[in-house]
Parts: sequence; C-alpha cells; structure tokens
Amino acid sequence: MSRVNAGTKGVPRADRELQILRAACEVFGTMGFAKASVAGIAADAGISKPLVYQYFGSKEGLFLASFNYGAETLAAEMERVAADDSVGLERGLRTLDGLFRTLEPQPWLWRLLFDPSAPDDGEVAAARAVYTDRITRLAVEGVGELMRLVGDDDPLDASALTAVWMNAVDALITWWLDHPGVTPAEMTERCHRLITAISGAALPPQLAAHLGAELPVVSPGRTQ
Amino acid sequence: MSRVNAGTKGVPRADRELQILRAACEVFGTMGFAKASVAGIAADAGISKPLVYQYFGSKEGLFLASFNYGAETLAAEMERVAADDSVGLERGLRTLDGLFRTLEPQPWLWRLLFDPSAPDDGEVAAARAVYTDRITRLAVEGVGELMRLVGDDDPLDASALTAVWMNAVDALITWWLDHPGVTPAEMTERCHRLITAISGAALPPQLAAHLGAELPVVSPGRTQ
DNA sequence: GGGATATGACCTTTGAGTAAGTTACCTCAA
DNA sequence: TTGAGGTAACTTACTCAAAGGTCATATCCC
Repeated sequence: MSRVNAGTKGVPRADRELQILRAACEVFGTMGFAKASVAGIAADAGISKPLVYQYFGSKEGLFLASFNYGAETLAAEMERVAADDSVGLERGLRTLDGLFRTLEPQPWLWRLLFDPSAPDDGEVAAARAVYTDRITRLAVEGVGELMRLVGDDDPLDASALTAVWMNAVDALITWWLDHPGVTPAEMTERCHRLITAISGAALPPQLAAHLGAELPVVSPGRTQ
Repeated sequence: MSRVNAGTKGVPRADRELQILRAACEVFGTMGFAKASVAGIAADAGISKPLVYQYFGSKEGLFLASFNYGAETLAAEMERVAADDSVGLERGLRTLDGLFRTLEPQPWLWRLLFDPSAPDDGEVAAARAVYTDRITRLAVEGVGELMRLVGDDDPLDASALTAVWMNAVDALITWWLDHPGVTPAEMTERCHRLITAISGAALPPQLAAHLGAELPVVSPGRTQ
C-alpha cells in the first residue's frame, strides 16, 4: 500500500528525457555542476531521482547530455556566423550578436560551457575538448586575420590574444546577463561602440571599411 | 598509551598559523574552495585537522584568511601602480606588469581572488565585496579616462568596458600561468604588442605619446 | 501477462566538524 | 635545583549531514 505514487504515467521516455534535460541545463548552468544536486533537478523536472538515473546513468551522464546540448547550440551558431563572408572585427561583432540572440531564451547555456566545477576527466573532459577545439578554432581564425593586418606574426602573441578575445566575449555576455532588459540588438550596438572606443576612435582604413560597410549600427537611429 | 603523536611540539601558534595559511593559499588557489579538503590542507602543512579548526574555526574561516591575504597582496600592488602618474593604456600596462611580478612567486593567489566555488554569503562574501570594490574602482578610473578620450559618455558602456578590461587582465594572467617559463618582463612586452595590435597599429597621438614615453618595450629586439 | 514507466526507502561514501585525551613547555615556590 | 601545576599545542577517533547511487516494488498500457 506504500509507494502509492509509483507506476507509469504514460509519458514516453523521449519526452521525459527532454523534460529532464531542460531542467538539468538550467540548474547546471545556473549553479554549476558541483553545487547542483540530482534530486533537485529531478524535483524541478517533476519526477523522482531514480528515473533520472534510469535514463541518464549518473550525475556525470546527465551533465554530459546537458553540456552537449548547450555546446552544440552555441558552437553551431558561431560556425554559422563564421561561414558568412565577414572578417576581422566585424566578424567578432556578428558573432557576439548571434550569441546574444541565441542565448536570449536560455541564457544559462553560456555558463554551462565554461563550468569550472565540471569533472575534468572522463567523457565530460573529452566532450569539452571537442567543443573547446571547435570554438577556439573560430577565434584563432579571426585573431589571425587581425594579427596579419597589423604585422605581428608571433604565434604566442596570437595565442594570448585569442585568450583575451574569448574572455572579452565572456565578459560581455556575463555583463549582459547581469543587466536584464537589455535587448540583443542594444547589446550589439554597445559592443560596436566599445570596439570603436578601444580601437582609439580612429580605426585604420582597412578595418573602418569592414566595420562601416555592412552593419547598420551605431548611427543615430538605433534599431531598438 | 595510544594517541602517541599527541602533545605539543613547541611550535608557537603564530608560526603554525602562517604555515597553515601558506598551504591553504596554495590549495584553495589551485583547486578552489569547493574541491579543497581541510584534511588535505592540514596534511600539506604537516599537522592534523583539528589544529586547523582550533586556529581558524572552520573551512570558511580558513578560506577567509587565505583570501584576505591574497586579495590584500594584489590590491595593494594595483593601488601602488595607480598612485603613479601614468594614465590610460600605459597605466593598464604597468598594472599588468606589477601583477606579473607579484604573482611570480605565488601564482595561485590570482585564482583565489576569483574562486567561483567560494561561499557567496557570510564573511567571505563581505570580504569579497570589499576587495572587488577596491579593485573595480581602479579599473573604472582607467576606463573612464579612455572613454572620455574617445568621447563616449554612456555610463553603461563604461561599465561594460570595465568588465571587458578586467576579464582581459584575467585572460592574460591565466594565459601566462599556462605558459610557465615566460618571465614577467617578456609578458609585459607581449601585452604591449597586443595593445598596439588591438589599437589598430595606429594609435591616436595622445595615447601613442603616453605609451611610447616611458616603457622601453616593443622595439625590434625582443627579450625572448 | 509482459515490459516500460515510475517511486519510496535504503545503502554508501565523503568530508566538515567535535570530544576527549596526551604531551611539552613555562613559571614559581620551597 | 626541583618538581607540581597550569596552559598551550597537538592528535586519535569519533559524530553527523548531504548527496550520489541502488533495490525492490508498484502501476499502467498494449
């Protein structure tokens, strides 16, 4: 007579998995792997802990699924932008714009990508390596163009600048997440102004050409 | 007759506290608060866990002492640089240089400052707020000058750029920590080259004057 | 009735924190 | 000089709570 709530509720596995995955992404992305509890995620998803284990095997398995979903979503968006014909700082700006738009409905995906409390071995580490490679490759491309443009061919300089660029993206997205109510479009404009400011207000002709050409930003009438 | 190893070894409290603090800084700074274990730190310091509790009260108390030590060391260095007469990007460069030199003997202090697994309430949060304020104030000053220089007076732009600058510093230090063997001086030169590159190779005259004046960097002959 | 969906109750590990006792040093009276 | 007592330094062996993970069982659909 106990265990009264047991028994199937007629929800197919695929549906439940998606439901659990969604809850897991939000919790892992918000609190990080270490502080998240499987029981908590199960509660958020409206089911019990053993079902999570039945479907995902372990906390790590659940994280892996969440990570793969989030990383694929973001990496795909960045690659989509990279496939465009934009170069240099304009490409950077378009990447940021794409990220803001992609993250708007599920901002926690960003933190999921860089969770420092995630396990650093096993399948999770492998998956992280794959996506880090995919994303870093794009950043390296962009930074490489810029370095060529200014005549610095030191590979370590390029490596360091890539790190700076990726952290700058992180900073901008984090800042945005801390300022709810700012739309992706506004944020993209802000990034454009900041790039201009950093470039010393007087961009060299090549870059100015790239920047001014295709993006309808900054000018008096703002999009939003 | 059991508990054979008990009993004082004649080491005064102040000495032991320092010894424990040193071990704690390294462990907390390397693995982060969450993954660090008090027993492990005690072992590293060559004493037993209860002694740590007798001297520091709790894991959080031990972390607080470590954090205060590290944060004070770094904040003091940044303020020392800020008290100089340098401005704008040169000041940024000097700040980086000071950090590289300060961190050389105890690099783990950096991660201690930004440990995301540290408790986010209680005394630790308060201490973090204090030091975050002190450090952010310096960054805001520097960024403010730059924004004035380029004519952007949007406070949110300044806020976002401050975040970008601080993350860029973090990126450079992290990159440096990942490349052992690079000296602080070499790293400072690299930062100079990167700032030049980002500025589009053609700095506006005001900045170029500042940069070129006092720092003997960038020129053809590289240290490494 | 068989298999998929589902759960309450349990086991187990890990690490923070504590109780209680042990040893050594220091001081001071005789 | 000595030795008795007080105190600071120090440890072993424990408690306790949280969270990952499992087991046995229950319900429902085909």
